Amino acid sequence: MAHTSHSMDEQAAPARLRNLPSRLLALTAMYADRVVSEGLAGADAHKWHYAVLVTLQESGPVSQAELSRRTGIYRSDLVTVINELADRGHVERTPDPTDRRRNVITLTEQGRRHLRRLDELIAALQDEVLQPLSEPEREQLTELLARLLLHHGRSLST
Amino acid sequence: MAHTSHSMDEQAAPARLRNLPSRLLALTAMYADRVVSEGLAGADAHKWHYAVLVTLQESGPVSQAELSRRTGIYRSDLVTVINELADRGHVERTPDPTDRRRNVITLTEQGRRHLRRLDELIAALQDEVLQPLSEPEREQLTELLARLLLHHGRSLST
DNA sequence: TCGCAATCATTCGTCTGACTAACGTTCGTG
DNA sequence: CACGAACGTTAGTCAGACGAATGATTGCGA
Repeated sequence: MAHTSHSMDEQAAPARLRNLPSRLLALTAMYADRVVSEGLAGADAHKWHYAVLVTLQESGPVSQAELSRRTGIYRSDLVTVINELADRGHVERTPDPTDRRRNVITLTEQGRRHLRRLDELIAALQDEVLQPLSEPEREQLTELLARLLLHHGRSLST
Repeated sequence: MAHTSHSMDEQAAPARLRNLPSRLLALTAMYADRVVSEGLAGADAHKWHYAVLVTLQESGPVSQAELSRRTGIYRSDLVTVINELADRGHVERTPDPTDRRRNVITLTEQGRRHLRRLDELIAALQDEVLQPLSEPEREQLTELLARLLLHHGRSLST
């Protein structure tokens, strides 16, 4: 039987390619993203939704521009995300009385409940992705990745 | 002055997001990809080009379908890549006499020279991406990523 | 040996995600 | 009070991953 899906036989890739860090990053990221996206789709959610809900829970009500900065979602794309979350009743978009340019985005009670479910789901999905690694290895991996990102941020603000 | 480019202030992201492995993977992969792509662009090259050239060097002349399997590039996209490489004289596309469905792709001498330059470039770019990590940390990272990928491959062939 | 399924190269098209440009509105500040 | 900056929104570009269909060819089973 032929395999139903994507992804080459990794064994077939030449060693020079197989150990190339940038390539490994790209492939694992793609894999992880698929797992997470498919998992979230089952709960009628999207990673962007999760990012916004989490940020709202930790920061309290904020403007869309602020959400954009904190989540990394472009403010143009954020419009759609907020629309979807508002349609589902997870979030409320109200004009800011103190600054009529802004909208204040507020997490609703229902959104809070939804987030609780997503938290569990996300945890399970991360677990699925990291399954072959031990706990210390997982921490090591996230720490290394975080260091790379930190360096990245520094390199463009100087 | 406002910062010229992309990428949010990582510091602003909530901790729950900042430490999410799938998110770290996505962001670092995006970063690494940008570094590599921009670096290769300066040499009139593309990561796909590199993948194909390396594979040809290690496997000798093969068909496009075989190249597709080994590099992970889709057969349909590979057509363009081979066209570009052939235009630059790095590769030759000849019909396979033993199987008239196939093309045999051969690395030319010029392609070999080009690849030598790309090898150095790629090494430098990997170095730039991994700069904040020590040598053992780099090995650790690639090993962990490779393990994740391996597990991924297994999970869909069973 | 005939016929059917599989394989190959290729073309075209879809879908998603990152990203930019521009606009009207509102605010802060010189 | 004028001008530049920030805000939300719309529309669009561009690249990459991926699928479908086609015509040519091959191998294999009946």
